[in-house]
Amino acid sequence: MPELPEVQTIVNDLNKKIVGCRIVGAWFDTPKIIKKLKPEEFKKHIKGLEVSGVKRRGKNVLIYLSNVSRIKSNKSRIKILLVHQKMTGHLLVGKWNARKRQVKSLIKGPLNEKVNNYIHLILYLDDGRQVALSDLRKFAKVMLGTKEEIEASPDLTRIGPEPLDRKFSFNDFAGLMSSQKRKIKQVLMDQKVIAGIGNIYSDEILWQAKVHPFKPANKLSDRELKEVFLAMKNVLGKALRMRGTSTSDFRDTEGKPGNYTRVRLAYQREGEPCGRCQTPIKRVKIGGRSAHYCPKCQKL
DNA sequence: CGATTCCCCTGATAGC
DNA sequence: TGCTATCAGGGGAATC
Repeated sequence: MPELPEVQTIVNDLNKKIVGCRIVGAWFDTPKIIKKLKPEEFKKHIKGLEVSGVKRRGKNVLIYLSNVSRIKSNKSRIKILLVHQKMTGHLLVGKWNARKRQVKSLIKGPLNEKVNNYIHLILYLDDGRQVALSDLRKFAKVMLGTKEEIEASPDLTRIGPEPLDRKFSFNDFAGLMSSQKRKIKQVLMDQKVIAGIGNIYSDEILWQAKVHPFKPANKLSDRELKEVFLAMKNVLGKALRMRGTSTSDFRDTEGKPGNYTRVRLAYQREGEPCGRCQTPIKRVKIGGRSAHYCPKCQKL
């Protein structure tokens, strides 16, 4: 499931690969993925737009598009295509043959993995390449609108600060935690509190900080808060440098998995020895999600 | 306000 | 072998 490091990896790749490209058409087979606009309108509106840059906010990919046509308009010339990959979404850059609607068996070479066999949306670029959204569970969503519309949408306005933003200080973090009675694991995963952290990195951060996932956020000691804050910066930074985690089926725009998978110390390591004390990692349910932690190192 | 449950979707896995 | 039940999980909605 793509979280901050995975989404940022996608964004970095897209910035290297598709900036300056013009979208000449679109294809889709799952209309429900397209929000706000009717799918046919989406097709019409996105055609002819040129990619000017790609950014990330929380777990959202923001593809900035500009209208390069000479037709003048009072409306904003800058549009944004917001993509949320949810759990199994992938943004891939390559070439497929969707006209034959045989997208489930056309991927060859380095993309020859089943994870790429569920393409539901394709943006055709003017150089022959395509940006494809594959998504096994069809939970992903894309939303096209003007820069103003998208920036004002709840997807971007109702989420908390960026954990890797240097302006996001320890005092900011401690302030947010002090007003939260919920379990620290749930608070870290709550996009409205902090943006971009999900199940993988909340487990990794709390393991690193030696804090029990069930501890109420406002009950953390000052020392624990500092540990969590530091771990948050360190874990996310390292995972980003390693191009993300692929315990599930995350893939970059080439279809390649991330490298953090092999250095993770808590997430989906149930029964395996803790990296500090060798105690088997435990797995427990919390709010419908699973938490992994060391019962010896991470005390309540 | 917070906690819980359901829903969306489909491959993997366990049980029979 | 093959069928069926269960589960995972981001996020939003509904309910308690």
